[in-house]
Amino acid sequence: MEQEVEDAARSTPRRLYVDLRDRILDGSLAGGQPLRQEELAARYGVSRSPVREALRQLEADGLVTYQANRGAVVSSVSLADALEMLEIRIALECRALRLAIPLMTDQDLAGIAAVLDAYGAAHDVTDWGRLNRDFHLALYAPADRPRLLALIQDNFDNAHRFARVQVSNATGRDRPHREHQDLFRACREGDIDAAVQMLEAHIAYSQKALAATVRRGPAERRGVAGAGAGGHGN
Amino acid sequence: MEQEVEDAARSTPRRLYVDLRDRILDGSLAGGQPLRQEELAARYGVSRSPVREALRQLEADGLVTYQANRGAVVSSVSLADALEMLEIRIALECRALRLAIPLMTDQDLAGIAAVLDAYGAAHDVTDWGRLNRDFHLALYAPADRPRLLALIQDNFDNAHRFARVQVSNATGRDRPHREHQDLFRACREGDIDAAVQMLEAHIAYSQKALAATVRRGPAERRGVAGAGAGGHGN
DNA sequence: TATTCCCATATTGCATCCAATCCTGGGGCG
DNA sequence: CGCCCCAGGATTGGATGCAATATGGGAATA
Repeated sequence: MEQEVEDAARSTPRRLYVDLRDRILDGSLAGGQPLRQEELAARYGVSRSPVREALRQLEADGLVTYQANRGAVVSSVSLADALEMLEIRIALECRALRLAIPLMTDQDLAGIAAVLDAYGAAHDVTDWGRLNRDFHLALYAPADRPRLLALIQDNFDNAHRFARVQVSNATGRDRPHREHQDLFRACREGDIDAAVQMLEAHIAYSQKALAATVRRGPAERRGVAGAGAGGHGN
Repeated sequence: MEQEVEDAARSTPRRLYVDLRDRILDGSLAGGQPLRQEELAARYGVSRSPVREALRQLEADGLVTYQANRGAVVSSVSLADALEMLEIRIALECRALRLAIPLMTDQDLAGIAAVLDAYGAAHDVTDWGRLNRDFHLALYAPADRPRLLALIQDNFDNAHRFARVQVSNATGRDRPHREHQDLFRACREGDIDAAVQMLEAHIAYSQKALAATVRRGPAERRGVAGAGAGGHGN
């Protein structure tokens, strides 16, 4: 999970795992879609054995659901799941930010500011998504807690499987940009409590926006993460 | 992860996965120990294919580390890892508690009280560990956030791979018991902020106790989780 | 005696193969 | 006309076999 570039070249199951995971997270593979072993094996030019190992890893990540004798299906993300993952974002990221702020160097702050500027200059909605991710991860990186950061990253990507497009459309770019700038200022001034407060409100707002968006027009969401009508995913 | 009883019977890889995971978490399989595919296959009376799938799942959980062409070894947990997992406990469990308290019914409170009483009556150190786990999980269960609770459970078990014996020995039973009782009272009275504060202090104390114990006598810890001297685990 | 090279062995990685289970469609029966 | 059943294909689950890589120990050499 940490060193994808090297790992991708390492073993076949790893390569398949990384590729499939990315395709699930970016929505290329929608929730509910069955993953046929033979088909994947053919696509990657390997046999079914490494495919099965990759699928098991995806299952452990909760990105794929196994049904007995019926193979693997891309797991669906319900609205409740997405809201809960944002809840988890609050838990993990607020703590990480609290740990990070006292350790931020000038270099760290400059890096964060650069991401912020790029965000302000970006026009494409996919750039917003990427830069939003970069901004948040850059905030927490100074904490130097590899496990916590890995958890944050996994949960962030998973949360945004469902929420990316909707939230971006619902809230636009300006409000998060303002909030990011405020957050950055609080970090720079070392005001931990204020920064954590802002971050919580920032994520909580996207929870509300997501709930509101889905309630208004839930049709779209099925396309993104498959949104299981009944059971909530994995 | 949720329904182990049914899952254990379901598929062979699942059965192996659950069993191996339990053996790693309870320390039967120490960190650094290589897991030979052939040997595991023989032990469980199956071929290497399902063994490999189970190992891949354990790898995704971070309980096992793969080395290219050298197979899987039980991942080691350094002191820094253990402290970080306690940090993650603070993040996840404080949030879960905050969500749970407003939703606690009289029945929930009665259940928590029962665990607390059992803790007070227990004499064995392994009972303390189990009841400590039960107490904490019972606190968060009313939040009714399945993903959050699953994360908490996984992280809790992983954290205690390293810390269980040491912390129990270092802090004894009385102090955590008192803290649990205080925490319970705050929950019953609906004092969210106080309860969360206490929980954070409770876990932070075990961080300090763990660090102190290891610094005093680090010899023992190698036996529990294998404690990699150099690189920190997965 | 220390060191390096090399080969035998152990082990993994992956492909292939067979058995078991699931799904689909068509014919038989009520 | 509708329902049930079952046969054939599709798909998964697991075992086996073979090639590739790592490991360990002994012989040859400096």
